[in-house]
Amino acid sequence: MKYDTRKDQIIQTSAILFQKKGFSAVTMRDIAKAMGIKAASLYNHIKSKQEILSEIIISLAEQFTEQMKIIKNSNDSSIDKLKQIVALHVNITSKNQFEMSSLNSDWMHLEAELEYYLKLRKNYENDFRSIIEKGIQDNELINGNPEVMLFSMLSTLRSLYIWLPKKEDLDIGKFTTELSLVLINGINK
Amino acid sequence: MKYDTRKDQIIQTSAILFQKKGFSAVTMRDIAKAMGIKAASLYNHIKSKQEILSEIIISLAEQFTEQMKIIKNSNDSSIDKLKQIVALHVNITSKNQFEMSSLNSDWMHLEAELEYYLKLRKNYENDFRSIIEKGIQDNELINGNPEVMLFSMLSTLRSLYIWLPKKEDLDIGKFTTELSLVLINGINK
DNA sequence: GTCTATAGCGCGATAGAC
DNA sequence: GTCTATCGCGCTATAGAC
Repeated sequence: MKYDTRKDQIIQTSAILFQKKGFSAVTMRDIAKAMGIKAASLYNHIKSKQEILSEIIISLAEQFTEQMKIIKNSNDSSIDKLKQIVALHVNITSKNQFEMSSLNSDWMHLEAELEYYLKLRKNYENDFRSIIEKGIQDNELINGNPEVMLFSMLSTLRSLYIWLPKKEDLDIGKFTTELSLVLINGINK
Repeated sequence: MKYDTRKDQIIQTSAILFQKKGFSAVTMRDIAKAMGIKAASLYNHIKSKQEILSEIIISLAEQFTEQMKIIKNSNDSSIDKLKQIVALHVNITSKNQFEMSSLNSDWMHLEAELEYYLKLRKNYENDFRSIIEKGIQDNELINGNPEVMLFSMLSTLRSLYIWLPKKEDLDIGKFTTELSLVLINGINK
């Protein structure tokens, strides 16, 4: 069996469909059809369409939060911490390609967990910003606008799910190094 | 009057709602309510919900295509061309904040114009890639992976619509310069 | 050009047989 | 655990009065 549980299969199948059309445009009948069963049968394993979305998003958001905490509390240089953040995004994205689309594009359709998600995201961005600001203070980074630096890095990292799947047989380690180089040192000779 | 035509008002009102919840989750009743009329009245000005989406997306995609053509055909250095692409994105995004969300997130809901949109996007990316490759050849850019460079820059530029609105009283010119600096020269001291 | 009314359909979810 | 049948509702879009 490819999946641990039927619920697991529902979530992973849904994630694939959500990436293609977005949460709102995917129906329970679509999900069921992709699994070869009827829509009513889904409700023996999940209690609502909302629950599927929550499971996808909250699980990922918590993984990012947890790993960021470790990076933040290490004694590495700011540059090294930024490289670890790049690696974190590449790793989670390569293992959760479809789910990352919901995290980025469907979070506004959360209901009960919306506030919790927004809190996790805010904390993540604040930690990221602190690392950049410390890097500027310590003269590791240029004395530029930290908001622009944060925006630029985070936008690229959040878009990874769109690009990673296009590179078949990708060497994850090599890609991480190349991306860190471009994001940190730029492209100018 | 704030809008040239009623149709114009429908399109701009829709764009605001589409950014908040996505095309599929916005109903004709939502759009009408935001304008203070009934849903049925919308159909005197547009022929379908689809038409609203097409008007938003195709118009923007054609603006990018047209401007890229001018940049591509100029005699400037590759670095200067890249700076002009950054300025192009900042300019169009600052003038079409809400519409940019549909261009980035709702294009898959296009029907008749989907192929045309995909063609325009493909051409745009190819032109962008060519400028980067020429920059590497001419020794203006580092001898890195052009796909990674393209991915990094384009991801950031495509996400501008999320970040620009957060900066009230933004000096567009200054922001463009700062962003070009970060994207081209990196953040490393 | 906007309205009321409604056609026709698809949605999420439930009931209950097997 | 899956099925058939169906409820109640909201959707896009149209008809036709004013």
